[in-house]
Amino acid sequence: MATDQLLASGESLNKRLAEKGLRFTSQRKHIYEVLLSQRDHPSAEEVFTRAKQAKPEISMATVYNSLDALVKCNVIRQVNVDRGAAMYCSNMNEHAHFCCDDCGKVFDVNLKDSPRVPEVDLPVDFEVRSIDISFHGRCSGKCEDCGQN
Amino acid sequence: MATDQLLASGESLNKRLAEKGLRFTSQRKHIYEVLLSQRDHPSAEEVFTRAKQAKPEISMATVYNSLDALVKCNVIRQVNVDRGAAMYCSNMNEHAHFCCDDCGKVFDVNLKDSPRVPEVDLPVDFEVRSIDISFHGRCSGKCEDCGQN
DNA sequence: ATGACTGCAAATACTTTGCACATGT
DNA sequence: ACATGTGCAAAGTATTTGCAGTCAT
Repeated sequence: MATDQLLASGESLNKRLAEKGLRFTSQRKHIYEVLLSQRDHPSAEEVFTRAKQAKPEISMATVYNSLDALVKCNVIRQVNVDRGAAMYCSNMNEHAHFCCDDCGKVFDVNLKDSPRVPEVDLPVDFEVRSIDISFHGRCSGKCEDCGQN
Repeated sequence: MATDQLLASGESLNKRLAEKGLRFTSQRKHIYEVLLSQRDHPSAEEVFTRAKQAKPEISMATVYNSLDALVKCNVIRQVNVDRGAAMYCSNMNEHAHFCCDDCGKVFDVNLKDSPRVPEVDLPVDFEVRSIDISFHGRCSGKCEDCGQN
């Protein structure tokens, strides 16, 4: 990842954390960079593994804490597609997820324009903060693990 | 729950399981009835607790196995809103979920007509089997745990 | 008859917590 | 200065697995 991009996102991150009363620490910055540098959908464990490469002292508790902080200040999203580990996504553009039930991979998918996000009947006093849309199915053809072509 | 409803759903369940090559067992029937009889969003643990009331011998492994079987044959849905336990939903009408981040409760919410389910750009060879839509936010006012009115 | 399912107990996976020390504001 | 965050280790949840026996087909 380019340095200017790193710095830019670092500065922005600082502000975003501050807005929620959260502190800007080297661990949070590092974990954010780890997520930006490989834009897939790693579990906390996987983030831990990647983060340790540059920061071997980092602990799992800090990974969870940092992920929660990043989710809270809206720079990453938590993705829950199944039982088992939550995944984290640094793509903050409006998008949905497609989870292949055969190989377990999660793909970002773009919503077609028109009414992109579905409208729902909610009691007036419910406050919506975020919407998660996930598809389940098979990705076969795109994915070597799903075999058959 | 009325007996005829039980019997009807039992028969239908048998067929649904068979279609997927799964067997109709008293445990699966019982767990399905447990889910139908209280239409909230229990975790596997909670299903276990409820199932034991009438079938004290039932085991946790069977609960998980049965829930998976019921999900596979499309008579219930698995709901993943967070880290922590998955929840199970016996409402198979098209609907979304609203999860209150403050009290943790999950509500069924109806999609407004028009294009109810969002369209996405998927590779042609992806096969969609199901769509999960969940909202996060606060339910305050509807919920004693969320206080303040 | 046979493979799928069950119950049990043990193992694993995932996440949270308590505490002493360090660091951001 | 002081609250918030970190690292470590231990505890707590959630889920899966192996195996011997049982049941549905």
